[in-house]
Amino acid sequence: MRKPCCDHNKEEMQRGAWSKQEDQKLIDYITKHGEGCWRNLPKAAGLLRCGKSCRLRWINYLSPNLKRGNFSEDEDDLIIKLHALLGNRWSLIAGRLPGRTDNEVKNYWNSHLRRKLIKMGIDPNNHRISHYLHIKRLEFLPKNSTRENDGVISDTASSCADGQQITSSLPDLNSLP
DNA sequence: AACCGGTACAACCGCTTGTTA
DNA sequence: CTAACAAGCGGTTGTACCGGT
Repeated sequence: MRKPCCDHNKEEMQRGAWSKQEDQKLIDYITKHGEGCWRNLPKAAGLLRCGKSCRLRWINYLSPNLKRGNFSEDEDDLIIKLHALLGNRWSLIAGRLPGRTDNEVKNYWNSHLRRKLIKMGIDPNNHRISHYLHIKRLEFLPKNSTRENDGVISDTASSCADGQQITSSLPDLNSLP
């Protein structure tokens, strides 16, 4: 059995929301010494947090490289495409979105994009047209129309919502921005 | 005004992976 | 080779906030 990464039994270990003072201590320390050795960082920075917690706070909230604010339509599209290709590999997806973190992308997916796809009749888990809509579309579309291969959505999801431009091939990952 | 359900997001937890001795 | 460790990742939870009743 492995040791826990940090000693949560220590009653002085701080948990929950970060205070402004804690944030400042973390920023000051990393500005001075840079990232790395998260395990020792809390002690060195004078924080009563575990290293994991410090890392998460820095990466997801305090890092100066973060682009805060709403996701653009382009980012929405890109996330949907990348999710179709990579699945729940949030860090990989976030790696292709400058200024966005895995946690941010994951939260955005779960609270916005999943719903958006469901509304459009697309199963967010496999990017296929939901059963009911799938049947409806098969009834509706001409037999020889170029459309989905096994229902997998590959191109921009918005176009799929209109029942148009459903293509059979997945986008080339290398061609993405 | 009070309650309730839904949403958004920060943070935690447990597991996996990569590295080193 | 393998055990131990640090870091990273993804799932999940907790909670503040908001709009509707």
